[in-house]
Amino acid sequence: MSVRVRFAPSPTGYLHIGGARTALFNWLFAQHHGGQFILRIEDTDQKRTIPGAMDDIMDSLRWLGITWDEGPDVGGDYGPYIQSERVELYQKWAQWLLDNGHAYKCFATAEELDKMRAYQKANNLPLGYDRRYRDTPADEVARLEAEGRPYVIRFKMPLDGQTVLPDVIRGDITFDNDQLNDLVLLKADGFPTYHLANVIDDHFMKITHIMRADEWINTGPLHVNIYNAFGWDHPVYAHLPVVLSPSGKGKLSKRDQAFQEDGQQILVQVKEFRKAGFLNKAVVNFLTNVGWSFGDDREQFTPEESIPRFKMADINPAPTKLPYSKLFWLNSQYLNTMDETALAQALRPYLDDAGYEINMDALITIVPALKPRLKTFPDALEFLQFLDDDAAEPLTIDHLQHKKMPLENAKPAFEQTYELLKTIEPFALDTIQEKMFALGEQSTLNSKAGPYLGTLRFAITRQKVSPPLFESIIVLGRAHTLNRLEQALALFNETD
RNA sequence: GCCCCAUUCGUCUAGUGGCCUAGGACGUAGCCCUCUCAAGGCUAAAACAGGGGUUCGAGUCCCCUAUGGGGCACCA
Repeated sequence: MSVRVRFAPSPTGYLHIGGARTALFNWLFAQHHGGQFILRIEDTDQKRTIPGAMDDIMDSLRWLGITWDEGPDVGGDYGPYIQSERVELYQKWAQWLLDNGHAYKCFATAEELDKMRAYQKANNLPLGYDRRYRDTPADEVARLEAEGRPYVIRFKMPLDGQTVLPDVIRGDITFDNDQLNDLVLLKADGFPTYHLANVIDDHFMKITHIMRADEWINTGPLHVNIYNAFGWDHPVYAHLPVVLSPSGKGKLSKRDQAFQEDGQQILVQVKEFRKAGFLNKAVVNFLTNVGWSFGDDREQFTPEESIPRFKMADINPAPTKLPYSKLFWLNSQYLNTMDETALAQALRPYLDDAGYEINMDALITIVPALKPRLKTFPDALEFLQFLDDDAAEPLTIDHLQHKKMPLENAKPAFEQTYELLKTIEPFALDTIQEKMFALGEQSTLNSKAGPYLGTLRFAITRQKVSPPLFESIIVLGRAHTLNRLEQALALFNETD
């Protein structure tokens, strides 16, 4: 039998990084076995569904390269793949459970249940539905129904014994049935809860393995019992460790929008990672390393490389914080493998937004210098700040000399450099570099170009931190470079 | 309160009873390189939560405690 897995998000928010990890692991597992990966939308909570969430989920998955074989947009043999379009099916099977004594109608109102819970809390009693309608006689049920009282359908959990939830990652998990309660299967509005819809869909969609977040462990016994009631085999379960918030306590929530101690922003939604300038393959690599490891002490790899190695049982069961600093590192590694043109094109939109006008040739010239300095695309902006005259740091005579290039050497060096850059043809990286190095070696006491290049770099870029001198000159252009040099020459003259 | 899950350097992890003097990576620090900042190279500090067992031998198995997390919804 071929492996079939699913990712089943509810469209109550945009795709979350934790959800993406779950999707990714399912996808890797499916690829490993040459099976199918199904996308199913669980929109049974009408109130919480957000317009646009489903599109965002699909866009984000596609961006990550997680493709599905069956789903709402591509169809498949077991559709529809949106639960709100399958309501009749759930109702039919809820009725079957009712008819076969595995479920019952509960007429308790929301207020009534709130009161019950408040009482339980106040008296330190076990929390949860007290089964007040489980044994209501049939004629009484009929009477309440005839009155038009709204009701839900609840599952009749076994009252004693144990239920075992086998989990590939953690081994068998055993629950005492007297700890479990009768959860709702079908809500008063006729929509199913997760528990019912999930079991029915997984069964009819022939899902073989379920990999889901570990917050589902506690409802696992319910699901096992529902499968038993139907007389169906349940899929193989694997509960993935939760993703914790890096700063505070608790799990990383969709709303987490803070900064962690070191000042790095906590990105949560996939689209935020995208917008912040991360490469999809870096994000995928990063996520694959959280809760699973490649082995052989390797951190960097592609899905093609991890798929043959990906085994469900190797997943680490411990909860985890996302190591964001590794994402920055990985991103810079991947950035470094991009060719000049591709990187220049990727940078373009960020530069346009910031109002930097740089022609493509100049940009391609400086890209190799930028490359090792970037962790993400937007980092380029701070290295190109030298283009902006308003950002120029104040220039003093001290900036123009060096102990290996005192004033009497510096002044002629600057003057010659000015003449050189004014007349050099072509105004290109290699020619400028060659001439300036030669000039630099003649101008210093130690015959090394270093001191000369350093002082010029500051005089021309007017930034303590900038890209290397020659690339900066090219991007700045001849006129602008000469203009900056004139300011330096003026300082020399004032000092005379 | 009850139930369930987890616990190796700051963080992500390797480790499935002897190969562990606990390995790698990020981050941090230092050095080298160097026109600044990076990148790159080298080096360093840094962990088996605690206590009991089992065993010739325990990071690895069992129990207890502690801590963290999850659940106890007509949310998923």
